[in-house]
Amino acid sequence: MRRSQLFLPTLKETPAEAQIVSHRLMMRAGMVRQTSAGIYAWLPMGFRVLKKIEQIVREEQDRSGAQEVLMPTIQPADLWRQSGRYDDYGKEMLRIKDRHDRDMLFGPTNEEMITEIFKAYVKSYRDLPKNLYHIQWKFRDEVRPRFGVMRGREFLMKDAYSFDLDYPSSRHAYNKMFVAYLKTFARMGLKAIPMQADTGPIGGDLSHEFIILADTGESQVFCHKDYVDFDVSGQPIDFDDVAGVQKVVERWTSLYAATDEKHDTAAFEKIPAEKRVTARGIEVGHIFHFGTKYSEPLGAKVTGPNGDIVTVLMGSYGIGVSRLVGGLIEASHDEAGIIWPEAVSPWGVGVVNLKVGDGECDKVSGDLYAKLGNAGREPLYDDRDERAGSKLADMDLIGLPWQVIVGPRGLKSGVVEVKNRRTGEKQELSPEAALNRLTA
RNA sequence: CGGGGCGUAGCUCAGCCUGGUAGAGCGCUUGCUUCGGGAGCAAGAGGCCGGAGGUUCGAAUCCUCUCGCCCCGACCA
Repeated sequence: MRRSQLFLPTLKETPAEAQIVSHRLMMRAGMVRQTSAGIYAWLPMGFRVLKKIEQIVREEQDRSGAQEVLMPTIQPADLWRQSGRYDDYGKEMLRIKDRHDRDMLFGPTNEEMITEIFKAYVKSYRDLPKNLYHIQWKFRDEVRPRFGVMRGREFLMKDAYSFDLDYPSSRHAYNKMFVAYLKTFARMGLKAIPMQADTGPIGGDLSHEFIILADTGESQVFCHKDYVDFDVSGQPIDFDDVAGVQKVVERWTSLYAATDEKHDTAAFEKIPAEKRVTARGIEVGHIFHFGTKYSEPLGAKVTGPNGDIVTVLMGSYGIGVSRLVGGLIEASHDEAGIIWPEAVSPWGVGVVNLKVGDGECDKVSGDLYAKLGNAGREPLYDDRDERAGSKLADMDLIGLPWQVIVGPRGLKSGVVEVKNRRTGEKQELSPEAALNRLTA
């Protein structure tokens, strides 16, 4: 993409309403535009990041055996009357009426709907287990939206729903999601720690929140320091290996980790003082096992192996996709701007032509841009006729992991500069060597 | 939903107390100079001062009502 063509309205000054760093940087980098309190339009750069995150989530869900569907944003109220949540959910649920005066709502979640779909088709234990997910916009009419996209009213969420015949199988479904989440967040370059959590209005007997540590996190969290060094990224996992998956879960639940609501001071103090971590955290995922809470009232039953009728056991598993955009920035930025982890960066490499109009600069920049593109590096080429300083500052602000800086001074001695955004480290290389460095 | 604050140019804000025909910086347009970390000079464009009532000869400014947004708290993916 050529910067001169791109709709990327960056700002030198920070809009007044943005308080926390991720919100400020998202506004300055021209990623989103607020249209009402807690509701945002996604501009090209923001949208690209959102899609990258969404795709990682999708791939890891698929890998764990879940299947993607797409349910509507608007739901009929009757469905929610059956589960009893139409009245329970309160004012957070946006209620609307259609032209026939029928009660509808903008879905805050989809347990009722997925259960209704499931029960319409699945009648036999032979069709179990199943895990269905979708990635869809939700609406919760928060009293006080804040922190930009991290706590909006409209938000993009991945929610998965598992259906099983008995507890061991249902527990395995929960464990699979647990492990898939660890891998999902690790791929994005995030350290997400599973913590015991409150089940809230969703209900259930087993639940973990996946929390990333960041100074501006919404809630106080407490955990054992060793979690910070745990790693899942390396080895592949066989999701059909029940014991193996269980082992990973056990490892990640062996030490103390809890959010404020579930915090047990006595247990925490048993940890050696130097291993206690008290920090702020951002919830980016939440998994629940809730048994028959929805399958019972909505009548999701199958015929078991002995001919008996069994109410299926369910779990639900959420990831805040749009929230992650803010969360990633909270976890990775500096004074100059955003620092995207490679996997979610809107473009892979920024090519900065410091002197547009100079024959040699134009030629080398254009050539690097074309070759990086052919190599699948998704380059962003700043070919605007702007001052060098403003282009460099802009490139730092939008945070692409790599920059190639092409200027007349370097070209005199046949070199361009390759800069790592995170470390700030710069290397002077010939254009060919730079290309190799960035496509290796 | 309680408490507080703010709505003036695309953005950051001044002007309001003490009413008198709308300001600055950044950004934008044009020209010249500059050109490796958010340039300089010059000339421009751009605002029913959130909206509605009221007071007044006259309202961005005073009064009333409304709408929107932000912050703290309670609540939440």
